[in-house]
Amino acid sequence: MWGKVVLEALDRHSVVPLYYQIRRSLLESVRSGALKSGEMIPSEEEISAQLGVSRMTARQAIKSLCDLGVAYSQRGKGTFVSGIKFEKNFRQVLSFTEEMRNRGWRPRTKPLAFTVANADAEAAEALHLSRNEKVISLRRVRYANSSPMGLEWSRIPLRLCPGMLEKFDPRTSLYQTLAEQYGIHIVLADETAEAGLASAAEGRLLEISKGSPVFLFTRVCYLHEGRPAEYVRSTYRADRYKIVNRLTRSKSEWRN
Amino acid sequence: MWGKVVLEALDRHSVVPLYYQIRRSLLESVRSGALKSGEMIPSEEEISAQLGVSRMTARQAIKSLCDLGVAYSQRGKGTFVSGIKFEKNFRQVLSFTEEMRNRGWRPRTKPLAFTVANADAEAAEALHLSRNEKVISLRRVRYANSSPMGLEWSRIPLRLCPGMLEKFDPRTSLYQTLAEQYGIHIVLADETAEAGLASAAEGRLLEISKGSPVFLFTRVCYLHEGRPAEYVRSTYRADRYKIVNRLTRSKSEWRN
DNA sequence: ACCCCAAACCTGTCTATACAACTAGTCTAG
DNA sequence: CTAGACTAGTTGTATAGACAGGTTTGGGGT
Repeated sequence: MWGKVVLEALDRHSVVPLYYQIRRSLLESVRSGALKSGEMIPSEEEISAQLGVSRMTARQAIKSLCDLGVAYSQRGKGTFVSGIKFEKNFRQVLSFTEEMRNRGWRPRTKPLAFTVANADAEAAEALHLSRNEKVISLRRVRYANSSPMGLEWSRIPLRLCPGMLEKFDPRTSLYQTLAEQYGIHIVLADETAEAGLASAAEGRLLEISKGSPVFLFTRVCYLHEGRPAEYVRSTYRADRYKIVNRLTRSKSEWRN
Repeated sequence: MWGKVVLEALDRHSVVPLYYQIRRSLLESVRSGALKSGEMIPSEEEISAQLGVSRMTARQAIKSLCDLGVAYSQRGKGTFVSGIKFEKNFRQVLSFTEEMRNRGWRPRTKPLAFTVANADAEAAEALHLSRNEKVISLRRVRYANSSPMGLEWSRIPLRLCPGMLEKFDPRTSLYQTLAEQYGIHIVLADETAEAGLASAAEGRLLEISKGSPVFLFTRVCYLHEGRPAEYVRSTYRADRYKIVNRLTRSKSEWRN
């Protein structure tokens, strides 16, 4: 009766929106292999008829698949499963803890210093603070499965998280504490990466020889309104770390 | 009569969709400073009344602004201009030529080798080719304002661009030729960056000493259906190059 | 002075419908 | 056999209206 794909029945009483249920069902079809790369997704009309929803609702589900990069639409032809596999969500701000867990490694942290201090020049500029404004300063060594990966130096305006010094255990996840204790949710970050050589002090902490290649990251994290919330400078072992990026070549410019 | 922002009148006979005209008008207000960071964009209802379009059309315009990252919506409150400045489109696949021109530098290229060859193991895997399939192999040194920036080694399946060896001048832009001569448009790339040290041979070509820090990039470029079209391995001077990234922390996971 | 509730306002979701524009294939007239 | 017209299928754009669910504000009662 229907085309190749049979969609899951909808739960009309659920709090989960219909378009989201449809999206989930389609994603499951892609994941399971029922819908393969390059194959056509059920058309808006077919989804609409099969599930008894309006075409606009079906359309919304399909649109969200395209936004994810899982599919692409061609006018007059249909919507097709993109050939690109998403092993993980690219270009996500992940805390070290989250990143290691995603890869199945056991994250560990050794705090070097955890204090309230005046903002240094770099941090003050990145966070739009005056020089005498207080920040939480946190220096840590990060380990994966007991071997050192990198050094991190975070600075967070004290104004955003009063009492942090007492409430936070510097061996645990910073982002989780910010979210749970202060309702601070980081949604965006600008990061620059440079390649450099380990200094003697860095080498000692990272258990590599001086002059070994390292990544130098500088990251500014923002809240949803664009307010800067964290400035991080970090040094990572190049033999244990690499940067993975997905780049798009968009036709949609946003000015003129 | 209306709120703070007066929108441009619509041209109902234009081929440009209404929602796109509205989007353009709102973007112009942001660009000109009429709408500042954190300020509220006219509500769907107001746009709808002011321009005489349906609410869904106004909504579509606002949605597209949010997709661009220029604004964010909050249920029950409104839609607000994001505080984040987009100096440039982040995370775009740019050719070396385009990238240098964007920064106001003069790109120059010295070809080292430009041949048809059997796919090497790395390229064959990345491009999903058999080992005996022919590829265009192109090695170049890239300069900005006469000083060397990096080495690139591109491989492209010959099947995609027959006659490339005769048609392409290896001192010019590869992507431009692919687009103009063959209608090949790269829309996506996966890139990994590692940090390493320059070998003696690399040092000679890049005019740095052996052991200097360098970036090692590996890039696979894809066409819109997900077919891989180019495999590039490149080495860039770390003192002249850094990676800039914008990361998001999305709440929309795409499996379960 | 304080608290609670209603009203106003906003975005999120959903329906039903219409027409435009594009694709791919079929049929027909020459 | 070919060029062109036609058709069925698909996405793109647009309208009008409805209700749900969240935020903010201000008024009224205690």
